Amino acid sequence: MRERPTLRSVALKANVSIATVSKVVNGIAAGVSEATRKEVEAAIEELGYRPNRVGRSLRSQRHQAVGLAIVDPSPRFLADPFTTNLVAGLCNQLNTNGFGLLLYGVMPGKLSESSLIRQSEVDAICLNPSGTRDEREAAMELVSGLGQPLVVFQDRPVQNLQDVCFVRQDDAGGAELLANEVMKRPRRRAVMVIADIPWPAVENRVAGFRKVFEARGVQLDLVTCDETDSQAISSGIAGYLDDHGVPDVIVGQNDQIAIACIDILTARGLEVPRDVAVTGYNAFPFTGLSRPALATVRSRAYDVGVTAASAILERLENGRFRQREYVLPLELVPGNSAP
Amino acid sequence: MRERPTLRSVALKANVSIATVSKVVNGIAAGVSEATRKEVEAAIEELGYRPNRVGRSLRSQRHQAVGLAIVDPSPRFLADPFTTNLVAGLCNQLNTNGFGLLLYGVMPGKLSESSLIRQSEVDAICLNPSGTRDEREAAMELVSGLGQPLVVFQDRPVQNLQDVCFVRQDDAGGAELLANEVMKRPRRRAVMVIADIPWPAVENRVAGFRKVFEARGVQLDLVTCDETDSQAISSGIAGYLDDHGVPDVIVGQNDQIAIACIDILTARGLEVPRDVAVTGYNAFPFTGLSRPALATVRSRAYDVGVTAASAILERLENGRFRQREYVLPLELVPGNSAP
DNA sequence: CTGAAAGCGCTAACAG
DNA sequence: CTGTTAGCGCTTTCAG
Repeated sequence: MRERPTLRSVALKANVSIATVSKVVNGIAAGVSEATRKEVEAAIEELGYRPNRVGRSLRSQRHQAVGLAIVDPSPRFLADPFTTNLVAGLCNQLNTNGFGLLLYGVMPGKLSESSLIRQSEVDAICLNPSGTRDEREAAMELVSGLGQPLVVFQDRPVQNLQDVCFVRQDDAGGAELLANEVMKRPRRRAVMVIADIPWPAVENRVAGFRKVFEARGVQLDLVTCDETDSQAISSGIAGYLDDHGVPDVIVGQNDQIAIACIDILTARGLEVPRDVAVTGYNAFPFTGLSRPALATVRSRAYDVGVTAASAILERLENGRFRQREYVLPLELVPGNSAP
Repeated sequence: MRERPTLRSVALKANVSIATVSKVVNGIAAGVSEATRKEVEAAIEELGYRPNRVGRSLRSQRHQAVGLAIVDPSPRFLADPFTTNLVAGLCNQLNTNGFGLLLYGVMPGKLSESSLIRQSEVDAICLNPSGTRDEREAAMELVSGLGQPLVVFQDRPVQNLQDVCFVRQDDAGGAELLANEVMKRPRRRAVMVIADIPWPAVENRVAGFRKVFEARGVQLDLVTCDETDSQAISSGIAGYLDDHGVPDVIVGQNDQIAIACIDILTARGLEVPRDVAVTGYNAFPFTGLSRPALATVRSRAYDVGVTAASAILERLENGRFRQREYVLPLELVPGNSAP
């Protein structure tokens, strides 16, 4: 294996100084004659020179990379399709603009030990927080204290932080859309089935449902369950049905949970939506699987990622975030599961 | 915002040389008295010093980071649950050992333009290739030519490459398990529904099915379709049914496709598995949704990621990969959709 | 138009 | 036990 060529080896080969090579590499037109440029380019080609990003970073203090910390109690932190699509959007938009994405999955409370935090080698950090609002704010403050631009996903803005941008889809608005859909028929009692981990987006959905249901005099109960497998969801909802009887509406925190709910209702001889209306949340391109088709909202996770990347790129360019907050509107996906 | 402290500022504060601080930071016991160590640690604490990874990298030529290139024609390259779980396993195992994961989604043929390739800042590269075998081999050679340790996912080994490790689940073996399950009843004709993008893992599955079916005198047809949405899958399989009639068995390239197949069969008044047996592939923790429950194999995607990370860590430690190939065995998930 | 040189933050060899 | 120093590869200023 030959040594990797450096500016110096190229300079040697082309009989010029490394400063000249640097100019050519960086496409700096001023101060290089066409003739030398050609020669240098030939040497670069011949040696197969590729610039060393580390040397460049050390000098320029820019790393062409963005860090993403996903705070999640599950080691399979990427299992959730929302996260998955967000990462894809972020990564694509970054890659397209010559930036890399440094991915970290971190357990709640372990953020300060993560090497993303302990050693900086990125131009900006993205944070996908989970936990209670207090825990999330603590995480935001920790990362913000690093003095790097920060993008926070899915959470509501915090006042006292500098150089931070909040990007999320309009989860409360999406919930209102679904609630209004459901309310096309008269209802008395609704149940929302949520995971036992507090997620900011879910808080917003609860708020959206509550707003509409309360205004229409509909009682809203919350049922919490472990969402890691459909078994746990089933027993969670089954417990509620046994204790409180059958409600008019079941809204799932997401599509997976809603499908599990439809399953157990069907198993008990109930018909959706005749006996119970069911709605999901966060439809993704590949989710036309349930019967009856789920009434849900189309997730903007991918766009959230793209928006964040664009905001970061722009921030790096101009020294500040243009907007402090981006809220992407959601769209109803009508289905046969409601109303 | 205060300047970020460096070795120098800590040294100044503690009235020692930067060499001494460096030793303390790196936990080098030899040559530092307990007293100075304490003083230095106090200075580090007070200044909030964190080592700069870039300076360290430049000097030590190690980056504590691994690159992952996912070659996929879809911009939503992370949509596939296999990829998702693989990334999670890889990322967790790497993070746990102080390594970062630099993620790149790249379009087929664009690999050489990717900045992961063009600028090295990682200690090893992982490649998740797609396309024809030729295209995949070209990609492997390209990356291998960088002179960095390389891990290739899901593909069969290539002979002439140095410092490469191949990690995959036993897709052919998994297909044989399913085929044998299906063959518990007599069959004449089977159809495999596959995506129009060639994936190495799918080639292996086809080979596994073919082996068993051929040995038992069962004809195996292939139907190709766009797998990006269930609509396209439905029309693909519908076309086959119209042209060739109903086969005894339909095997899907993955669970999503199999579920779409069950849908369309049911819609046509056919009963699974009475009229047609259906099998899937790559069950993930959250895939108990179809009725009848799908006969499939449990994917080892997460373990593939973990295995790769461990292999890389070991390679970086010892200078060479211990094994050239890791093939993780698959396990049947029996279901009611077959036999 | 071209080159010499300083220095980004760090490690490690070597000198004291 | 501690400090001095020479770079790692690069960008950029300043002189020629």
